[in-house]
Amino acid sequence: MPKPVNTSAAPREESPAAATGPVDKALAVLDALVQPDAPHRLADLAARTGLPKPTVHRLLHTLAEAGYAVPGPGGTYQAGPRLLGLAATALAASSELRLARPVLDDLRLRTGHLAHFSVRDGTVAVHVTQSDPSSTYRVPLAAGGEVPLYCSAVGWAMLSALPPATAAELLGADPLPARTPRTVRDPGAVLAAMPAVRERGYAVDDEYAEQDVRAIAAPVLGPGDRVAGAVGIVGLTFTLDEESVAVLGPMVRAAAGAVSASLRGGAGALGIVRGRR
Amino acid sequence: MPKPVNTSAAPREESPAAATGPVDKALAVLDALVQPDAPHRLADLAARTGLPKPTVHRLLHTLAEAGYAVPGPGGTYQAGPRLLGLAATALAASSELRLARPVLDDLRLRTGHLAHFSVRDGTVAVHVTQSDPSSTYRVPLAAGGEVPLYCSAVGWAMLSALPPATAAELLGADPLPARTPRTVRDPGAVLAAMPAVRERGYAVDDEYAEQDVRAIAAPVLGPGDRVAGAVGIVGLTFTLDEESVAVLGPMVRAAAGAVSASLRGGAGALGIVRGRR
DNA sequence: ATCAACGTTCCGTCTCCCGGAACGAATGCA
DNA sequence: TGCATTCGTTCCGGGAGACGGAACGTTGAT
Repeated sequence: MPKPVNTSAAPREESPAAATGPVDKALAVLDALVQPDAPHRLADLAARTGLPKPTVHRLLHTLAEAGYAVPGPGGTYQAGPRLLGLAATALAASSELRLARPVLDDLRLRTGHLAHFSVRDGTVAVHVTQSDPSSTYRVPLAAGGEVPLYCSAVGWAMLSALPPATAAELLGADPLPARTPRTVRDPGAVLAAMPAVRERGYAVDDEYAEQDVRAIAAPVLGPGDRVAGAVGIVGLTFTLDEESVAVLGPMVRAAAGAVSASLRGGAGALGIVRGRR
Repeated sequence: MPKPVNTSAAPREESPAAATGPVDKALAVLDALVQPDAPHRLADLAARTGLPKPTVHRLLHTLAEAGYAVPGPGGTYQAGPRLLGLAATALAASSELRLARPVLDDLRLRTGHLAHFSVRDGTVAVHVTQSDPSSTYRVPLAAGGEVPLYCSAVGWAMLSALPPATAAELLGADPLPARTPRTVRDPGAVLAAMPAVRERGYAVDDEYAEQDVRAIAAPVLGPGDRVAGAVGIVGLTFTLDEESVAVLGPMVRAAAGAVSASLRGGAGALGIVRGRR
């Protein structure tokens, strides 16, 4: 039996920074609403967000009135049509994603591995879109999932493209939690590996985050060398083996370079556009 | 003095129901943030949402602190990583979408036309996901886009599956705006067409919404005959011509039926699940 | 029959949301 | 180069409405 490792991310405990204003609380509820185990019950949403039950109830009412939540039978709630529309618009409108999509498909076809694009959110990488291979082996990576920067290929790729001071700040000074025996736990060691990553142009995650999973990633740079995200491929170690890394690495680097070039050339996100509108 | 009409061409007055609470306003800002013309300037967001400038500024600050917005150079803003993550999670978690995706791909391959899935949001249909053909002809349908129910195939499909009283309420009593010379403007006429749609199992939009565009759609029903959305194909009239409708219609109907069946059988969205997490 | 847990409503307190006015900076025009 | 807009941003006093503990009716399990 192939173990269905679907650990998209940690159970995602409620935000360490407690939501203070009504907007933050509403965002927390929205975040809980889109979790995969719909439909959601009020008590579960309250527990997940860490908010009092009446507060969640009132927020859900507001969200439902606006079409962002939909009440189901038995007092349950799930994502509403406006939320789905918002999501679809957001993913369709992002220039990074629009440009990355065809590149990911091409990369997936040429490598045979799952290709994905991730962006940085604080100290974690969020997987925003991906191109799934029709493989029989399930790779533990889901859209919307999160992985810490310090133990992922996309994380290392983005860290390598950031100013060293910023990277050091994101890594912190304390030893990092071990996810597998191979996890690099010393922030200094991660930083020390960055020059090599920069020189090669791609980063390799050798079972840092999960057993039997290897990944390769390269940074995507927008206008002004802003780090827009990272392109990567993920595979099980016996499929994505050590010898193939030397072949696949440059392909990933080239894919990320293609997205970067489109980002700069095509639609400059920088405020240099002079023309009207 | 030459009147400097440099404001956006379409005045496009905003929310019919003015945003009252802070949550509604924040949602309006989010909605404006994901529009395709990023990066957005504060004044544009204020104009689009109809909110005062300082209010938008404060909300953007809150959203930025939470990672849902990102300030760019020159005081611009765009969708932040949390928002992209939320969007990716929402689309990946929705059972309708997860089930519809492969069906849409299959439908697209077999018909050669753009296949899409839409849900109802009040009196409009929102296109949530789609499977694009590699056609040279651009069909005017974008993810996140909206079309009124009364003049679209997906709209008619969903109306046909709703209780007639509900459908009548959604259509209203007044004559509907004409989008093309062929638009059916009489709510009564639309209602009168529903029985035929129900019998055939699919609806046809014959240039009701846009010149030279034809569409076919069928309703998707969830547990308890709840209208979950509609599956449809869209094409230019000279590609998706009248003769092919009789052939393509049943294919669309079958595709929608497949999604409906999966929705009921696979993951019951009904609150019958008893098991503890 | 008993009990626990859930969704929902109520309401007094007081937080913090609100947006007009004002200011410095950047840009377009003459 | 100088002027006129328009932008993003900050300030602040008034008051709208968010807040959540307590309570209630109901449901499902024991």
